[in-house]
Amino acid sequence: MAFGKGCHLHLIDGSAYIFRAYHALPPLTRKSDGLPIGAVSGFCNMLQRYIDGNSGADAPTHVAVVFDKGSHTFRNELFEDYKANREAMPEDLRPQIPLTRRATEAFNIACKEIEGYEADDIIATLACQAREAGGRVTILSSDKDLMQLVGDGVEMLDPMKNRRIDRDGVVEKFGVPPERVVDVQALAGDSVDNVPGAPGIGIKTAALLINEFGSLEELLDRAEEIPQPKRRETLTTMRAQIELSKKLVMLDCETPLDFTLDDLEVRDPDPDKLMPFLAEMEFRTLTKRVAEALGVEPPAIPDTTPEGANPDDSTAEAPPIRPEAYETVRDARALQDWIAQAQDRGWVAVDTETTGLNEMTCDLVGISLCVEVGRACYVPLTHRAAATDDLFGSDDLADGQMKLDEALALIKPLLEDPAVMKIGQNMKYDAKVLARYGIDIAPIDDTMLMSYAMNAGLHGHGMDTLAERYLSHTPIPIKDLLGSGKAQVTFDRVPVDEATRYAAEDADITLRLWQMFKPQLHRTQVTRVYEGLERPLVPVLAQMERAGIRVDRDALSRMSNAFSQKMAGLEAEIHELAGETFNVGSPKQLGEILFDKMGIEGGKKGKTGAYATGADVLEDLATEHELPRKVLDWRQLSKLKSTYTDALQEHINPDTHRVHTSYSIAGANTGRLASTDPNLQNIPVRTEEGRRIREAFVAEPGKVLVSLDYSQIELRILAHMAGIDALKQAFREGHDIHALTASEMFNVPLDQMTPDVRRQAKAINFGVIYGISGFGLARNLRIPRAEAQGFIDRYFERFPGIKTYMDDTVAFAKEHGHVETLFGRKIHTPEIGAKGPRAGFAWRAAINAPIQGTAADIIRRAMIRMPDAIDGLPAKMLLQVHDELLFEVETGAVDDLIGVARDIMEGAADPVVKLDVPLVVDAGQGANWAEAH
DNA sequence: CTAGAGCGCTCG
DNA sequence: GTACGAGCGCTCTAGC
Repeated sequence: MAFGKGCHLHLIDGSAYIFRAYHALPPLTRKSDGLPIGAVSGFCNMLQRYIDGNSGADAPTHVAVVFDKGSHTFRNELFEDYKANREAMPEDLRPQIPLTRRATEAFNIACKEIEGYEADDIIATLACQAREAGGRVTILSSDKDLMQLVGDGVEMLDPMKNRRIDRDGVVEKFGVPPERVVDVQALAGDSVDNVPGAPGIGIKTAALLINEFGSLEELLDRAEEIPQPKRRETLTTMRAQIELSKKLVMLDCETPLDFTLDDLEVRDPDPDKLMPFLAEMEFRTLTKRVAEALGVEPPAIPDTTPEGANPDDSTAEAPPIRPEAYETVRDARALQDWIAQAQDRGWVAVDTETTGLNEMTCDLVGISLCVEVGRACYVPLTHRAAATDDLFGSDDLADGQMKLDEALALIKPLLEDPAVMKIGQNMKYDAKVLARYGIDIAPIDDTMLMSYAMNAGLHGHGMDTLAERYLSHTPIPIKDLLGSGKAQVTFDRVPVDEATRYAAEDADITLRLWQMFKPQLHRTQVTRVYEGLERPLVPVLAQMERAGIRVDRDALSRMSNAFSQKMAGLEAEIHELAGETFNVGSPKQLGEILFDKMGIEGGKKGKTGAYATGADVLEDLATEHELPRKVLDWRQLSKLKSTYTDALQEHINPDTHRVHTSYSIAGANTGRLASTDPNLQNIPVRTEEGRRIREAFVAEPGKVLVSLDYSQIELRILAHMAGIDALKQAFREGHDIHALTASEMFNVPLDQMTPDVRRQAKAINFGVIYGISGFGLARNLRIPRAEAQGFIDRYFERFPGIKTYMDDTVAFAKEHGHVETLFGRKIHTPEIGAKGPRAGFAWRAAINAPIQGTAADIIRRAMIRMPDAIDGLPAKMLLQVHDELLFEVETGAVDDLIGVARDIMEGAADPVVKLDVPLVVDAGQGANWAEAH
């Protein structure tokens, strides 16, 4: 049948299907020879389901599966960096690509690709042709780039969510009709495809502008009319870039095709082609199912594995997420039933709901459980009754909830059952809350940490990000339940029905992510990192955070007052010098005073048009003028007061009288921890004034604080990793490494070393760890750039292994898309192929990451072993500051603690990595942190 | 009033 | 246009 009126064309985005299948499935291999076939299996299942689901009245008359071909397209001619951010195709996916083409042919569906064109362009061209011929088109894809084609008989169908997208759907997504989608995309850009767009303008703003002006061209022509100065400037100065972006996002409806619509007519599957292919792939279940559907005898597939226990192509698609289907558990019988199911299976996803984000002060409101994808429940415990009048909520508990004690008594054995894996997202939070209710949750798995182990550096690991990315699902936003700002309520004020949908959905999503991630851990070879460096840290950190550290509130308060007085004095002097009053805390106002009013030369404006007034700038000006020095002094006091003496007091827990930080395990890309609420990893130490803050961190009476820190750990790791014999030997012999470097570089004998020469060498040593550049070193040492470059050249000459290490590391990152620590932690470097200034950033980050990351791994290992090691001692581990561990210990046990903890720390690399340099740990003790450090 | 960007400063 | 990795308080702006 020739294509024309009454015909219905289906266009399937094959490349998207493949990636979807690959990421959704465990790394299946063909039993007979180990060929990876996970993606092919998923792809075939999708095709089979597609055929099954499209036999009714609205069946297509024509269909094609369309693929990308070649990585270089006409868009790269327009813009070299188009899609430059894309990660390389995984090794085990590459061989599956041609197999998916064969699969499509085997199903007797037209399979189309054109060298140098993206699937989207072929789809666009076919859709245009079909529309002109008077037919209807359905595009099966969830790619938003294709939305520009919608309208006039062209629809999209998101096969994952089974959702149709018509004109209205496009307006909902982009805020503009399909024909204006390219305009919005041109402005908003696309970080995934590396389309630049207009900086600072997202989809929302873009849609606003386009709707106001009618079209992109009109907008650019009349950009002067935009009231917001920043936007106006962006649109005027970035015009070329925006126009280029439009060319990049606009799909090409003129792709030269070597076939016609008529060639795409739907054909029945040919058993003689299809059955042999499925059998060759060794898809047992699918072969049987297809044979049944076609009414033929399934071919025999030899079973080459004796156990036959591995799943083959059992790739049942997960049921959709349906929050209305979750159950609210209101009595013991129902709860016992869920507990029994969890025990039968041996695992359960758990999530706790509380009245706040602070695990030390919030109250438990409810618990959700999920035992099977799509089947989850919520156990409300302390929800409040609905408000009785307009103003106040009731403090009474709502009806229809189990008693807290009763529910906890039932659920505690499950959460502590060593035979049942408890699965959560950010389990440290739940573990800390539950610990306050006497429940020691174990064993655990954590989807956030799985994601972090596999994909650090690639994307975020919060649940919303993961659900979006791996399940194509947007979870119910918490704001929908709690509101925001002043009107925000706590979770116990949320009606139980709503709470059930939200809370149980979280558990359901967590379970889905876990099932997806578990096999991927092996595939990406980070199981040892996850099981050895991430997961075991959860209970250790939970314990440290719950312990907290005592802080002397009165001391902070006194300091705060003293700082206030000094600041007031300085402020008056500053205003006097300036000849007017202004806000000293405003860099903008300060810049105008210095460079406009007072007319000081050399003011440099940054990208926002404001003068730079950072400490380095003011430091330079201070030699000529009086005011900058006073501002510097004022800023130091301001910082100490606001961030430390004042904010810290707010963090003292009223019950424990201690400060409890929270460590994020998946915060820093390199494997370092990050401390928040408050950050106790940046308490001042470098200046005398600042150290007084540290004096306020004290031990309980009868106890002392003990600090142990690694000496020069990153330089030692660099010496080992880069294999620098001279440095390794110096560390083995306990020499002053900076002095030795200086001696080597400047030919100064060690006994004639001056502090200044040593200081320069020290800066170079640090620079190397950070991925040195002439510019950076010059700025740090305040010397001319050429001189700094001379130092670097000499350094590389003297230690050629360093240069080799740096080059090799960058090359590794370019080849693999990530770098690794000595313990196998992967840190992804998606920007490594970037061009322009971003390249420098990416290179330096790649050079630094293995060093910083290995140091982070080492102290993690020490921390994980520490609780058992100090078990018999009256000591607690309180804080970690990257290379330092702080303990609180009874006075009589200090020496024992130092002995034990030092052994653990110095031996923390063993036995996995044999370092060529010793790890050395320095120890100190005192009544407060300043003394101990 | 609130959210977010940018600046500046603290630490390892 | 630049040293690597973090968090947080303040000011300022845009938008509800």
